[in-house]
Amino acid sequence: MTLSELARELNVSIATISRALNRPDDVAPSTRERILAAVHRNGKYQPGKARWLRAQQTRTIGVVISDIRNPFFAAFVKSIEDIAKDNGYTVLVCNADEDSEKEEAALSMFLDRKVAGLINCSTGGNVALLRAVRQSGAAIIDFDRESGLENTDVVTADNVRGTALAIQHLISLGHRRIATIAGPQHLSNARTRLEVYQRSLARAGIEIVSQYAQSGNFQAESGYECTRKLFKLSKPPTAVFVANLEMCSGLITFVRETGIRVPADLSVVTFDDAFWMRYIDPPITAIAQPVEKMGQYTIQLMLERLRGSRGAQRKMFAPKLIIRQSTAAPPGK
Amino acid sequence: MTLSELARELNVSIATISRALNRPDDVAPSTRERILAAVHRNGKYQPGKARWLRAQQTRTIGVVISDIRNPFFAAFVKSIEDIAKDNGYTVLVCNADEDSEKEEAALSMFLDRKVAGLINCSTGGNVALLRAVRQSGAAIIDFDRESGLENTDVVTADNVRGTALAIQHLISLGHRRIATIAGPQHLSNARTRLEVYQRSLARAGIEIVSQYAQSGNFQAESGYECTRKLFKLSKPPTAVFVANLEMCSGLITFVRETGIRVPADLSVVTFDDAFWMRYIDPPITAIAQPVEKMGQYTIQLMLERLRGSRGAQRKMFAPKLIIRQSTAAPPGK
DNA sequence: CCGACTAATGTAAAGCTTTACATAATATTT
DNA sequence: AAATATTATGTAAAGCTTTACATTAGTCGG
Repeated sequence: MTLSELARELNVSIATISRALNRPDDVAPSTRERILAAVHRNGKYQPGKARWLRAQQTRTIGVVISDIRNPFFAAFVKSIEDIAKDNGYTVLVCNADEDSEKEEAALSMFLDRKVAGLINCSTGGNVALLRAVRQSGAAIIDFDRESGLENTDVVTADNVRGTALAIQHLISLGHRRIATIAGPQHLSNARTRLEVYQRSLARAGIEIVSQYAQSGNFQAESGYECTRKLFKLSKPPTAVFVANLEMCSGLITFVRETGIRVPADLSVVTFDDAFWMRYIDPPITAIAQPVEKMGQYTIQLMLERLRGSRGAQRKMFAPKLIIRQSTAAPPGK
Repeated sequence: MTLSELARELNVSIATISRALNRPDDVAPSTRERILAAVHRNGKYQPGKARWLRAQQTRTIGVVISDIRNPFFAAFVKSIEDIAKDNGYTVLVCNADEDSEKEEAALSMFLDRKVAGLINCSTGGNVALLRAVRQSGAAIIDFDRESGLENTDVVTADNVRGTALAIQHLISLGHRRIATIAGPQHLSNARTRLEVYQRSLARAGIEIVSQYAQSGNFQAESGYECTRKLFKLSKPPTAVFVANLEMCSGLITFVRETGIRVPADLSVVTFDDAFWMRYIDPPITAIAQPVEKMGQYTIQLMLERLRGSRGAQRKMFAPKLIIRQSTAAPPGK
């Protein structure tokens, strides 16, 4: 039912109805009641598509996440939502699946549909499109990775510190043959994690073996594959640093299938913590990011930007090393 | 940049540009190239909000899921997406968090933004709104739960069979004090699971103890709470059937904290399987739903509906009982 | 009781695309 | 070569709301 039909029925102008719905104070209480009552009665009037044509604000925040199956992003979305809702915003999620093409589709969609704000876990490309989104008036925040868009807020974990903690932990246990299952190198966070892995080894005077650095795509299957490759080497590593949760799942599947003992044969430390890591056998040593805090911070920042505050800032959250039983001294020590 | 600006620049009519973008065959190859080139050059023209005003198709499928942190829904979305993308559709996700109010916001949003199709994991209310969405021309499919909307396709697991399998498994192990951590009773699937639990016990001649049926809200915390309540009883159960994954996580946290031994003190079987259930200690006996298949079926059905096929159907997928080590004979047997 | 102000409502423009229909140009048929 | 069909483009309407501005009615101070 359109405004004009409703208007005819109630004998008021379209404008009055629109006002009664959008700026209730601008219309006399009596008419307002009459209109609102009718709106409810008639199977609820729903503002149609033309709304966004004129409306300045859309009260919608788009979120592009990179992997909906990764609990890290799920928790992130969840923590954003409650605060957004309390402030009258709806959160719309698109899953890019670490795929730049899908990200492009998601961004176009958000641009089309004119979101007020965009929180983006970038795959790395699509800068031009992001620029267009910004041009359309949306506030943009990079989360977890940097998109490369100039002059943007970015909220991430402190990847340098997190990775350093993990590697140092392995070194201090006596490991020297330390591998990594790295993420795709077009992602800023994956790059940092790999660089710091290399730097930490170098600093400790450990020779860097190129085959010890396998690159996956942040999804489970690739974690499985990379682990397999590591154990095909003539001198397999005694410890491995996995760059994210999903790839760690893949690693777990592999070691369980093949009977590799953790930590007796292989020590494992991974970026990202999950509920179940504490409970599996053995419990996994992990670098935990404070997801909830990060989510809350991000949405608060977004709300500020939507209120008009300016200036780009870069915020990093300190991750924590949670030592569990998947890491121990290497065999023969 | 709007079409009219572009039109002036290229010396063609707005209509021609619109056609070049939307129905490339309707425009001469030479002009088409010229237009497309310009469109690219100029920081890429992005169709604006007015597009949806006239366009018949939006090529967008909205999905309202009930809990983004539940891997079941995450996997569902994932399996939908690939096929949707191959068919030129974008998937937009809203998280209702088992909260009818949030669901309402999500549905209004999708109505506003005019999605072509809606896949809904209903919280139970909002039928009027769903009707409005349908009226707007969208195809609607209920997934996992029934919304109550008349004449709708619904895709679910066979909850009757799944629950019966679980309870029979416990009974056949010799359990008689069987509890359940049920879901919120306004959800159709939670209702079915509870009913079948009761019916199965009755059929086996087991007395139904009302305190053995605790209702949670399908989220982790409530699983924790319900377990706590069960163990406060003077005669705690020897087995429990948990109605979904997240509540099972809560249960696990509780039994680990308190040192309750599974399955020695308590046998556990849960609806929904997850990657990690196989690997935790002890591995959890679970009712696995064929999520991927369900997702693929749902999106295929949606695509058919969008192509114009009519008639509502109800499809159920058979779940499987995966017996692991969390279930055993009760103590003293 | 008049003028000035306020409050409530109406009028109409703006917003930007898609597409039915009209027109012009070109190709094809007889 | 004329008549007809086809192709390419243009014109303009339709789509439905929001909101600036105009209008009307009502209030209040002097």
